[in-house]
Amino acid sequence: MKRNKPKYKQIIDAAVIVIAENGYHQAQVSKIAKQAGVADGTIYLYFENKEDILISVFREKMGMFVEKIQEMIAEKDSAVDKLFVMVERHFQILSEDHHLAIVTQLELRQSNKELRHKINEVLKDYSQLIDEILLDGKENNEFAPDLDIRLGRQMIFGTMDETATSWVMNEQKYDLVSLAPAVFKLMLNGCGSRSR
Amino acid sequence: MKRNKPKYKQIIDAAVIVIAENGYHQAQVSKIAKQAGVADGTIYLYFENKEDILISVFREKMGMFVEKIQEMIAEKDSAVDKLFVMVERHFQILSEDHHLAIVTQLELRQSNKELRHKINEVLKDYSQLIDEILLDGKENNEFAPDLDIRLGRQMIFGTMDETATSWVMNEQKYDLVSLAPAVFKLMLNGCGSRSR
Amino acid sequence: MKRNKPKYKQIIDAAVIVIAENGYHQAQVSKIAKQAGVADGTIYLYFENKEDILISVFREKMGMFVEKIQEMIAEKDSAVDKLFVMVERHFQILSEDHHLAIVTQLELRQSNKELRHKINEVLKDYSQLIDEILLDGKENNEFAPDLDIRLGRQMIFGTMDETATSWVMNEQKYDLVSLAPAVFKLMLNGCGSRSR
Amino acid sequence: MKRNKPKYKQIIDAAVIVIAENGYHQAQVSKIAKQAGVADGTIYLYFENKEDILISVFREKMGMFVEKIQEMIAEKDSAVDKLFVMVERHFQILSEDHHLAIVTQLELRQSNKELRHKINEVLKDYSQLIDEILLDGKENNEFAPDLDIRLGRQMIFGTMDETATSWVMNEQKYDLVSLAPAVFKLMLNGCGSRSR
DNA sequence: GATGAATGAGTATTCATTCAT
DNA sequence: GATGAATGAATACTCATTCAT
Repeated sequence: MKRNKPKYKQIIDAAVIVIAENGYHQAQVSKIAKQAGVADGTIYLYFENKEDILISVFREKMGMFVEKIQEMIAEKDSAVDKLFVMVERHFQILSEDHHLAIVTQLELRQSNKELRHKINEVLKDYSQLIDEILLDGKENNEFAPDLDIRLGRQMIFGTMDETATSWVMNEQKYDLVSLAPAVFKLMLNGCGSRSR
Repeated sequence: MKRNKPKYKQIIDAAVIVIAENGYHQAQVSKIAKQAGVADGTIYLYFENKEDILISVFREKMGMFVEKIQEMIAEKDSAVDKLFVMVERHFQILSEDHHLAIVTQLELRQSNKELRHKINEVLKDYSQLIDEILLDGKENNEFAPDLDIRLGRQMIFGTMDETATSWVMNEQKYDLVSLAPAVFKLMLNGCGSRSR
Repeated sequence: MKRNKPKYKQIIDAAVIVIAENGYHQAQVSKIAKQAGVADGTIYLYFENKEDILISVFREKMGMFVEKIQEMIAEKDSAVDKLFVMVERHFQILSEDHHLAIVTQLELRQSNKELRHKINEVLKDYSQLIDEILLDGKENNEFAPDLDIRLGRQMIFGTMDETATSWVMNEQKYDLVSLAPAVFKLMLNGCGSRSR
Repeated sequence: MKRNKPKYKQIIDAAVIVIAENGYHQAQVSKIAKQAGVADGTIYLYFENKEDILISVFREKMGMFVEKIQEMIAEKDSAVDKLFVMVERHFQILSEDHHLAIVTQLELRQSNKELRHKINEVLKDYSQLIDEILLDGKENNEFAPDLDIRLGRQMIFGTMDETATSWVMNEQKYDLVSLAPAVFKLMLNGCGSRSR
């Protein structure tokens, strides 16, 4: 299995650095190879083509993302606690790897539709995680009984994503993790109490 | 002023069609020129370069966006009503122009960081609109007194954007406008009532 | 019609020179462009791709070949005279353009099967010319009544081709045209008179 | 001597199969190694480089060619009989090995000038064989006394070669061997009796 | 103002060959 | 002898932009 060989991960990590530092469109294969300390041709022993490198970056890193968050969540009992942990971990992981934050929030979005569809496949695991929390919360009466799961997930994901992207576009000038409680509160209670 | 000449708008509209139908990376200047019924060189009498076309597409269309929404909002008194109208109009405008929806939600996101920063400039008008509603609502005690304006705006924008993008990626199969009330409710009340 | 524009012929002629002087596999598009005095991109305004250049070289030059020979033949009455003129002209045209001789006899043969099939299409005109002479000669009792047209054509073409190729591979050291009468005699009478 | 070791012949035979089935330009060393059941590197224990494989293919196979024909010819007394046997055997050997026919008539011709010169070296043995028959025939008054040996050889070889190549390009649809008598007759008597 | 022919910089990928094991 | 992972040079083609007419 190629994915377990050291050079596979070496190239993935090199790709994250090169994309973060040069931008998506200036991340030539030869630059990635140089950063990884291998020959250009070696790349193609581990990846089909350039797109395969990019989708693999996303798969590996986002996989780790979901995995880490799943572990943390498992320890919590209530859906509300799980949701908070998710937001906090999400922000924390991005905060801990500035390169990764740039790559996932800005650079990989420049990929074409085809690649974006593949990225969406990877994101489905994350979506499921959110959906499970929401379902859980509805059953426990932690969340509103008429909560639309899909819309709820889009609100949660959209809010986290927009918050993270703004933070990256502002050059990560402020502390993202410390925003977690307020963001969480918005997800739980919205802007105000008056309903329609 | 070039922006008022007929060929200017002609080229903008051609760009929207070409990008929607061919995708961002297959939207060559020559294709846009052909669609607009002008020669390649003519494009450069009205636009600095290709990026200028794209940013102009966004500016013109999003300008119209903000303008229309502003008009509708002005008629409403409460911040809550304004917010609802905003969400509904946002979804309605995208629903009414499928090409525009594809271009703004999917294709223009593939642009590079520099162009995205310029797009963000254009979006500032929209951000201000949201901020005004939120400030208004805080003063009127319609929204929570400790509401963080920036985060609130990111929640609102992120939720609308994610909802709209999902709809486009699902090939606009369902009715987006009818989701407005539920999305609005999420913004106002979140997923549930239990606070931390 | 692009084939009538001056740059079209300019590029064709440049290709012949570059291929003859550098060999088929060292005839890069950029070299042909430089030789033709145009930019690399200009090539693609007149030709689909590299293969299109090569097939066009063959089509244009071989077309001229067949045309010239047809003119000369038309003036002759007997099939035997026509055959002699054909051999002589064939050798003469190659002798007059050393570059062309190298390209058609050696370099273009290195092309892949697909291109070679297209080249064969071009050669069909030449085959027809030979077939007409042979049919003519059979009817006039100039040639053997049991002559197989296809085999006769292959003998004539194979002999001319092998003779010309040998001459090119020997660096055109001797006079090809002066071999025409002897080659012609071989075609007409073979090696000797004793039949089986 | 490496040529006598089993893997040497194993690789040669693998090369013929791979070239015939994939074409000259798709016959990578790694494919030949796989077909031969050895590692890529092993190839280089038996051959200098890829060109050496190809020239060896030609040398081995064409050597067998000349050898077989020489044996058959030795049994005949007259030059005319020898010539006929040569044509018939030539066609028969190609007919019996379709892969070899494709490789020698089509694929190996795509090699570059340098390799073709080396192939010509190999063909010299064949040329000598033909020359001996022709000289023999002139001395015995079987052939015309003014027969030019070189041209005669080119006519004979060119005719056989063109006939064989046409047969291969027509996907070996008809029986090549049965053409031998008519081809032979053309070599001996040409198209007709009228001389110049 | 309008045209469109011409420009030329920039890059993913293949595959013969090597050499440490 | 045998292996096969690693190497790295080499090249066709696109398309935003210009400028002579």
